[in-house]
Amino acid sequence: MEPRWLTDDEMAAWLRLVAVVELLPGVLDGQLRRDAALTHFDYHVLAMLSEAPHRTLRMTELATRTNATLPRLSHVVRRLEERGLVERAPCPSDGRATNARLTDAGWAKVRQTAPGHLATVREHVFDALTPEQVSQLEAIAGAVLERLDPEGRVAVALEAAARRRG
Amino acid sequence: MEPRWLTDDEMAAWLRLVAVVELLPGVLDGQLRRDAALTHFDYHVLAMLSEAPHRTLRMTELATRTNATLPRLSHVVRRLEERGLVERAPCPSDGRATNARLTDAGWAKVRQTAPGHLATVREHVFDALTPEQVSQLEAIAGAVLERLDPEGRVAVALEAAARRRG
DNA sequence: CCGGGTCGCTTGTAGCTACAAGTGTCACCG
DNA sequence: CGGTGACACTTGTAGCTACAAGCGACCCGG
Repeated sequence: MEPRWLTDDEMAAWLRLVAVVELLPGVLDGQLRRDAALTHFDYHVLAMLSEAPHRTLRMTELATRTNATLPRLSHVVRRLEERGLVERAPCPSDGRATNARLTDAGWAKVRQTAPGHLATVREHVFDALTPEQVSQLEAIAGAVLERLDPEGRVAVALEAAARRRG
Repeated sequence: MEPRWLTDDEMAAWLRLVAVVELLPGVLDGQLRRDAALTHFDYHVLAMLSEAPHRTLRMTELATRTNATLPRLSHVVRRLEERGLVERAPCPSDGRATNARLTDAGWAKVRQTAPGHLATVREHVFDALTPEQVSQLEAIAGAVLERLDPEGRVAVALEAAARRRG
């Protein structure tokens, strides 16, 4: 069976997108590992907790906000807990659930780390784009995201977060 | 030091971009692993070889075309060689270099695998975008790529590939 | 109140990647 | 020529992720 091939425009866009998807995590990881001994995913976990009420979230909710599977999150949170950046406690209202909470040390870590991370994001992404391209990117990434995440778990979490910001 | 924070538009775009970067590799890997027992990176390696003259490339060139480090490529090519999909031979003109060549079995594998992979790419990316968004994506990804890859190795390789297609 | 089914999470293992170090080759310079 | 440095890989190891299995806790029908 012969597939419907990609047009030249699509192929050009695809090769560049693949390159970005391949290289961007390495750049983010590299800066954070050098400056804070954190993975980008570690940082994402700490950042989501830092924005939550009481700096606390259930594992499942934290997993959707970080686009992670539950096993992966469980391992990462265990390592962060061993470093004293996060605490885990059984949820009082549901014996199955676990609440993850950012400790004071974790909060300090986020505050220390954020400037350098933001600078990296600006340098490698937003400084390269016009304001118009930023809104195009939001639309494009949003559209793709709906296909990648059919149940819309991530999308829903993003909407909720946006509403909280007002 | 207080950083220049992201605007709401930038934050919205950033969260969606991060989600795509996090989820897209998993979707691509999943389909290819199920249907062909290949990583997306494996497939990328085979695909680049399949488009090269004599289906042969030097390891270094192959590494830049797949956005990989040389150690990573070396491990992957060794595994592909063990499966009979690729051959390695010392380069006659440069004793240091190694040429990787796609075997007939590897060529067959690519031809078998391409349709399903293309369908996945269409389904999760291009079917979600308008033609206008495709060209916007090319521009955006290209601009970001220049920042991620300062020496322009990838960019140069892409240009060369485009010229070969005419 | 009890049995099956789901949910929420953790644990164990296999596989891939990053980083650091090592090997052999080339190119240049005196 | 001999030496120095750069180049093109390869190999070994530590660390992270995916997948599969397992364990309580909850819920609901009978």
